[in-house]
Amino acid sequence: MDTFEYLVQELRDRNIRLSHQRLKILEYISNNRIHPTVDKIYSQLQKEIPTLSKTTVYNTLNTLAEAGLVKVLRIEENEARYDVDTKNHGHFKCEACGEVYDFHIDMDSLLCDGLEGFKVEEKDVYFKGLCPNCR
Amino acid sequence: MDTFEYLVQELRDRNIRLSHQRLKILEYISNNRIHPTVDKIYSQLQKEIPTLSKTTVYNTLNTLAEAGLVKVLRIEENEARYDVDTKNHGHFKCEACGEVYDFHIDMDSLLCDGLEGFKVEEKDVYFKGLCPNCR
DNA sequence: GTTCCTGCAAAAGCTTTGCAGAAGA
DNA sequence: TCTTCTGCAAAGCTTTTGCAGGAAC
Repeated sequence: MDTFEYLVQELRDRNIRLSHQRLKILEYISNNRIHPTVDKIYSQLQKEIPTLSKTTVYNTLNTLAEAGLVKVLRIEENEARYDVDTKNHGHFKCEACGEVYDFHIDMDSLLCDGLEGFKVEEKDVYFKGLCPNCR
Repeated sequence: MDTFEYLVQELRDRNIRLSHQRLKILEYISNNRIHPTVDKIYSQLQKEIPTLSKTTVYNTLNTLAEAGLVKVLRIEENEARYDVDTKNHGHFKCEACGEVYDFHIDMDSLLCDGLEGFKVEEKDVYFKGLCPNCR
């Protein structure tokens, strides 16, 4: 089962309605794993759905994030990016071209000190620098 | 030499003028290591400097960040926080009380895969969950 | 037939910009 | 004196909210 079908099933299970807009947004983020911004998703899908509004994109992504089906990335200073891959992994942002890359990370290997008594529920790792193309 | 004096010397070295407002902001963030927001810094210092404007707080923090003397934290969804400690360490945000805690971290222990050919210049680690008081 | 969703317009909140007067060196 | 900084007002951006019409079930 691919990601899109999995997400659709998850929506069904949670009684979240499968509107045309939601399905298209789900399809887009499943097939375009480029950590798109709201604006990117909106401008791409508007070609197919001319009546689409940015509000709906925001609403949908908030719904998906609350349901735990997408993860919100805050690697940009100003705008959010969205990731369908909710497994733990790192994000690298190239400061030259602005591209955001995934990389594998072993969270358990990370040695921390000073979190005794804390309940850690989420771990985000953001690296910045230059990607191979921009070096 | 304490942090405040060190920062003042750094400004002198870089020919950044030591205005009354800048010195007070430096003093505040040196003595209050609570990762304050612009609003926090502004409202606290306004008691001492009634004419202070938020624009100046923004200008100053941007200047300090460009000079590498403070680090901008983006652990909040909506607003930036500022940290005088520019050494590598992790930040934990309690999702109940909103407090941001520092913790020690050994970046070299972190096992990554897929960053061959990348030049990593900055590493940010953000954890979220519940702090001991809120559990 | 209900309930929930969409999309427009407006508002909210953080941050930046333009600029005249003030302060630092 | 010359340059830079301050602070007000206004603008710029992303994101949220209110609400009437429309779609999902």
